Amino acid sequence: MTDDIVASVVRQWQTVNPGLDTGPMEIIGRINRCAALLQQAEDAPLRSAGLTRAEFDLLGAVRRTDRELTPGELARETFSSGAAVTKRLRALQDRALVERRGDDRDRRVAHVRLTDEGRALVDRLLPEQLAYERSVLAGLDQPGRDELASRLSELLVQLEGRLGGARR
Amino acid sequence: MTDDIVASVVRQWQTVNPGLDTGPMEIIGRINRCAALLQQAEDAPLRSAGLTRAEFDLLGAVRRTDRELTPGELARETFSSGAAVTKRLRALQDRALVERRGDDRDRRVAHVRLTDEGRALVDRLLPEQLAYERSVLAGLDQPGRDELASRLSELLVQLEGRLGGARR
DNA sequence: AGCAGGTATTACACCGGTAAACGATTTGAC
DNA sequence: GTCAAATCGTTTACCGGTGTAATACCTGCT
Repeated sequence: MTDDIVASVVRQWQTVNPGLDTGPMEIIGRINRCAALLQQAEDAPLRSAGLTRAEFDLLGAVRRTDRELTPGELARETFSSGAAVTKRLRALQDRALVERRGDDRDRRVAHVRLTDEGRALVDRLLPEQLAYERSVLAGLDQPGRDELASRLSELLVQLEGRLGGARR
Repeated sequence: MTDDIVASVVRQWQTVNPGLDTGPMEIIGRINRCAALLQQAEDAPLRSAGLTRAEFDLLGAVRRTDRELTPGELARETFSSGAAVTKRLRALQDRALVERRGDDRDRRVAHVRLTDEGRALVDRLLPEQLAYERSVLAGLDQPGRDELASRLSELLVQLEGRLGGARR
């Protein structure tokens, strides 16, 4: 069992400040570090298609709900600000991947849907992306992956309850 | 067992595209989501001290290594670009939390150390931060936390080997 | 001296968030 | 019924933070 960066950081803290309860770092530090490493590399298949992770998330949200979404819904779905969604929509629209359509009843709201190219792009990219992710996770055996997924789900439920409630 | 956001996203994908192997999402999606939620809220104690997470990481790196570090070392230690470190150092120096000292031998390199206030600030903030993080993790029992930490460590080792090697 | 390699900083551009602005709709008082 | 005010969804304006790439500077070797 070799140790990771977080383990050595924790060891440094213990040396310098022996009383410290560094327990939380072992989880939160690792989650942050994993997320950082993943985001740096994970997007390789996306980048080759000229897409940001955030843009892909947006396209994916429209694709998987299989209906038109409003910018507001997209903002909630992708956990980003309305302004960010607006900008991404403009960029994606300029590339003819999404279309805007004004609501007939309420002219404040817009409806966003994928163009055929947008849909085709997502359907081509997502399997590539998942295959890449699968290769990244290949170092863990199946029981380990299940265990990890289930623990993360537990944690995520906690976080959503505690923090997601305070959101918005 | 209630399910989290990732579970419902996976379900949506399965509805729309039944053949898809969504396994990787169960881990990577959750890690990203946890990291996002944590970073939004986790920094509460820091923000009250007027510090960014990145700035705190930088101060922490100097504190825990217990010696002067060069900007380059700090960039590697905090996994950010040299330019970002330069700017953060300027900001922290303006607030008298760190000091720069030029090397006598090699006048390219600088050495960064904490001022007394900087050191005091870290030593005051870190326990607060850890206490806050502990409260966030309180929903998991101790065996669950250990299990999670250990699985994350496994994954992190894999990622560092696979991706960290490609870094620089 | 000149050149190759290394360190830190600066210049520039992108991306995201907050807050203000804008247009549209609903509510409520008269 | 109508007007004014509050509310809502979206967009725009602005700002801060980060990365890449160009720059300045230094060292050590030939």
